[in-house]
Amino acid sequence: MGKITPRSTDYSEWYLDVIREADMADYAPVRGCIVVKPYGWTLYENMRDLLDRRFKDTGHSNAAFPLFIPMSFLQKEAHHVEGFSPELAVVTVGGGEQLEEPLVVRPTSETIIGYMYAQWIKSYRDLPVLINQWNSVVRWEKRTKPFLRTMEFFWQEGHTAHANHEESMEEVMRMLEVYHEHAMADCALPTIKGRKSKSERFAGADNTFSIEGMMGDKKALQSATSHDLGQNFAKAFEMKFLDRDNTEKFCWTTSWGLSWRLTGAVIMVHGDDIGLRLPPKIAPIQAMIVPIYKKPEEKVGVMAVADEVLKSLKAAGIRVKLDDREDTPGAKFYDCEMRGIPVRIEIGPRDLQTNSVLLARRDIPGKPGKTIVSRDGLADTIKKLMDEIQANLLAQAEAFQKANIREVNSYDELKEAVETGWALAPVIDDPAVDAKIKEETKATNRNFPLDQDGVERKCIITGQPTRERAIFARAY
RNA sequence: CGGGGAAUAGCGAAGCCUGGUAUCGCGCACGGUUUGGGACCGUGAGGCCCCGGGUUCAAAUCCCGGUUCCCCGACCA
Repeated sequence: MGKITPRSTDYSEWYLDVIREADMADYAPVRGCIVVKPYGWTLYENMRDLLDRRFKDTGHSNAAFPLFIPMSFLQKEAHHVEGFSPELAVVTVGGGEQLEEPLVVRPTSETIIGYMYAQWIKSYRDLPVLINQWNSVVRWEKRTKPFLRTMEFFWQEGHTAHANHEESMEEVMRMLEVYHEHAMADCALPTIKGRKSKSERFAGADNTFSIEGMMGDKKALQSATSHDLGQNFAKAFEMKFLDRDNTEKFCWTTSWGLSWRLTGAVIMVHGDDIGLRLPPKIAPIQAMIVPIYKKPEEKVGVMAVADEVLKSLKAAGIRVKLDDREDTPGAKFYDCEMRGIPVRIEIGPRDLQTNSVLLARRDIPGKPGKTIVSRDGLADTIKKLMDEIQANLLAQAEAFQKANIREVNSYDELKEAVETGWALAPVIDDPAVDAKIKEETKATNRNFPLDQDGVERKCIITGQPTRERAIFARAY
């Protein structure tokens, strides 16, 4: 077990150290690709399962579309091909022969799904189509970082088709809310819902919405997006239906995605100098039992109780493990902490006498986080404690985010604010404004939060009146 | 893709300038003593020194080319 770089010394080094030491992921022998190890994958799976549940609860079904997409499909939507061309991986040879038409490895699946939907949809009765797929996509990224930006990444992409714009917009906002709820309630990550500016829109969308999170170094991370695709892809792929009034109309479509980037956010937002800190709802191991004994005869008694506790907690639905390795307790404590296990259960000879165990919570280091509790009703005690930890991690992240967003009313104030955090600034939605600020401050327009006070202010760049403010921050 | 740094055992590093038996700490295996916050002693295993070429009697070390990683920038739902 090695040491990790303190967050304050070098945040980026710290992040990479934690990923290595907590056994989350490893580098693959391919540029920009990672191998997600079992511990990291289980975390991703837990997040995925909770989000998938939310998709099902809002009426969606999963399906699977191909990895390869004919090159010509990408070219059917002008903005889409323009946006994605520079980062496509293209297959030109198959089975030893030159392909007549190159195949691209999907960077996202709007096109091939649009093609299929066009064949499936005939009538307004076929709508809405509400399909999601869990898969991986490839984008030839120039600069990569584990989980945050990798050449191949795992995500989900939802694709829906509707009879009119009201319904498709409802879907766009519904899924934005689903992402926000998932980030907050499952992952303890506070995010800000908002509309992307014109210059930050998805290639091919009329409107893009995102949730933006603040990482531990105060940089922003676009954590999920939901797109109003208007009729752009419907027109490109002839996605038409016969409406009630017996006229043929183009569908209105949406797409929305969230990737394993959010796993990176969990690491970056909650982790500390000791290692990971995982919210109980998504932690691969929620509680670890560490047995403590001196003499062999003590070991027998302690292990018997530890096994009993293990079984009863498992039966109560807690993801619990027993660390029965022949190491000293101290080493096991550090291991639990590095891996971010929310609750540690210490059982030693002392506890046997009193029918108790010692609980140590990961979110409060050292003595203050330790309590001795009765073995009676232990599962309920731990569940309650996990709820507290979950809430505490969210509260800490929310406080941090709030403390580092500054409301500004001039360009000078913005310049200063983005040096140390986020700025909330009145601006008009103009690519030239975004570009100027980005060039001069390295901060980008993250989004126009949905939650606005409606007060009229002056755009800090153009001086024009505006009732909207946008978040500017340096971003991943 | 431009600029900078790096690659030596699973991890972290020394050695490279000045070519000559690959070294240290952690980890790992075995034995013993230990065990309520990273135990100790002993024994041992583990190396295409990133890859390919060149110079040389001899290359981890010098030269050329490439790959990957990290940082900064450009780019990036």
